[in-house]
Amino acid sequence: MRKVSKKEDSYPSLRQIKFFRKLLLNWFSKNGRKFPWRGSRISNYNRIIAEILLQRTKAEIVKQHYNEFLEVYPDWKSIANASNRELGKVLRPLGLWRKRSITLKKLAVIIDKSGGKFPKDVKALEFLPGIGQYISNSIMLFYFKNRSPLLDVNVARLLSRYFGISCKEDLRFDLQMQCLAREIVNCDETITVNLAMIDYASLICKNKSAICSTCLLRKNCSFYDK
DNA sequence: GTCCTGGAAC
DNA sequence: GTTCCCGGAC
Repeated sequence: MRKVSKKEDSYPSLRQIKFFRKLLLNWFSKNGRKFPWRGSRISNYNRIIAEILLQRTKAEIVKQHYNEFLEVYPDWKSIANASNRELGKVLRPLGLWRKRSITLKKLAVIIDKSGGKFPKDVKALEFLPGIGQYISNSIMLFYFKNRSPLLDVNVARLLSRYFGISCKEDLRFDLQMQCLAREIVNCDETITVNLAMIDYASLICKNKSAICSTCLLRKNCSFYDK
């Protein structure tokens, strides 16, 4: 394995992107992870709660406490009526519970007043408490059915390694990486491609101990030492 | 010690 | 732009 060189940055062609997408979709159909917040029948409330719980938190950990959270807080109103202390109690095992209980309650009050509706453009979404670039894209993807990318640190690592493109420390300012992610998910299976990248980065293209030996993508991967 | 489907205060 | 939040897994 070698480090990604900044000098070799070159934007991938559409053909390369299609190939990458196809292999990932094929892999995902057999190896994708199952989580209670995935699937087309999940309510928007349940889905957005999952996104908030997943901030900087391992999906496997969220899975252990997700249903309990939904039992205690089944809708926006129940969160809006809860005290920060009560919320923190349920959020504690997930970490980041002080901030999350404060911002989640602020958000719940706003969304409850709006009748459960979210604003339909990215900038307005990012203005909401606890909603930044990632979750606003997630809402645009799942709630409004846009072709939006879910670009987290793991997906960025996968793209950076495979396409040999360096990425910035803070993805919020990395327009090149955002643009690439957006192009990759710009197809008829936007949601599945997004989930496939997240799972592949988590299970195969790990930060440390990447499993290059069994990686389907290694033939064309700039990170793989042939 | 580092890392995780980020966001906001500083 | 940088730092902190947070617990649990590794």
